[in-house]
Amino acid sequence: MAERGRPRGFDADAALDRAIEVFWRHGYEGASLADLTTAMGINRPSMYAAFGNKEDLFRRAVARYAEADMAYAREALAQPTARAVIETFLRTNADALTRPDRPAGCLSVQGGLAGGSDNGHIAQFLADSRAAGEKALADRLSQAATEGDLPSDADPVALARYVMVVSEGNAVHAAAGATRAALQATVNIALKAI
Amino acid sequence: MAERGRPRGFDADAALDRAIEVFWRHGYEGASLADLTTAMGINRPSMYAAFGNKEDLFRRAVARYAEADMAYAREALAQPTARAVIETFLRTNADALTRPDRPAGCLSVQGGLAGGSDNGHIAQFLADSRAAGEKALADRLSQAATEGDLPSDADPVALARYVMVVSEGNAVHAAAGATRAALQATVNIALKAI
DNA sequence: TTGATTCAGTACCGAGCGGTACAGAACAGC
DNA sequence: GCTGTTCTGTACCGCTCGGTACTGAATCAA
Repeated sequence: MAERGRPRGFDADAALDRAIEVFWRHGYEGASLADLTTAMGINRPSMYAAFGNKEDLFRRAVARYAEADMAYAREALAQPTARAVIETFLRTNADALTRPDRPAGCLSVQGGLAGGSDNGHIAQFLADSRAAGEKALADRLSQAATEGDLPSDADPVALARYVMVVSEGNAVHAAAGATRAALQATVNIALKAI
Repeated sequence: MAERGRPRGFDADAALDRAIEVFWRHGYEGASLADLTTAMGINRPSMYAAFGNKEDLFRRAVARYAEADMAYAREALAQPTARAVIETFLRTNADALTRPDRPAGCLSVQGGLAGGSDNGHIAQFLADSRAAGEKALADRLSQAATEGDLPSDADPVALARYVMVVSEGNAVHAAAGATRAALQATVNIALKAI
């Protein structure tokens, strides 16, 4: 497959990484195309040719974010015991929420919570994305339950929801400027409920 | 003080209540003046004469929200024991987040988390508002500690932060459509850490 | 070299944004 | 009556929004 025509003058993945940061910092509606294209180092028509439109760009950004910036979550799920899964997830999550080389908080939360009139499906999309993570955790904890790795009275679905609630609450705190130590101290307390 | 001039044709407090719901559902930047004034039943100049501008209206809305819709928090602080304070707060909070006659979630979280370029001070204002609530809870728990009502190794500041993290995480879940029962089940688990 | 194809860049579109000028309507005191 | 004052309503302001037409430039195959 030979490439024809003028070659693209920018790296699409690198541009997407810049877009992630803008969406992360400003949210979906708070990120204007001027913000985005300036950060991406390209102009508007190039962005439209490469990604479709603003919403498509956002979905691509969230997908790449989930794959790259949330790799720690998949590693946590691979831990041998339910306790290790939860603790690893919450600890690495707290670190990810306060990475000094990244915006504070979580794109999936900051991207957009409210949404009623027009872009309600953006909030829905992010909620579905978070729910998928919660379900993966619930499935992992269900497996632990069948393996006898969890107290018999434990509810894997409720437990997964609790872990995600702590994670999302920490994301809200991180977005407000909480320190890594503060988030880890919260994790210390949260783990006592497991 | 006699009133001169044409009397106002609407109830400012009632209009503010309508504005609260719009901000609650759409967030600060997602709520347009057209949305707001339509819901308030007034036109633009009336709103500007009564409240100043959009940001002033939002601050007034948040203040009224804190006073009316979050009265349960002050009642929780008045409980006799630290345990009762925390449990009452989390339970009434979970109910408030899922009131059928109100938007799901919490205005203070939904109003705006991200904010970088222009309206960053809106996110900051809301973060300060939440921090004030967290400090009030920490003060109450400090008092409990001096009264011997809390384990000697407990950190009131960290504990207050944990409670607020659970509350805010539940707010994120509520905004995504979680049921009241789900939130209360999360509270059940969260309380085991106390 | 030529023609086809694809990207880059400028300049622009209609629509909606927050905010306001201005004219008229409704009240008070005189 | 009239006058001063305050509210209502229409119509408008400049600006930014997301999105696009169009001209050139850069690369391919032939």
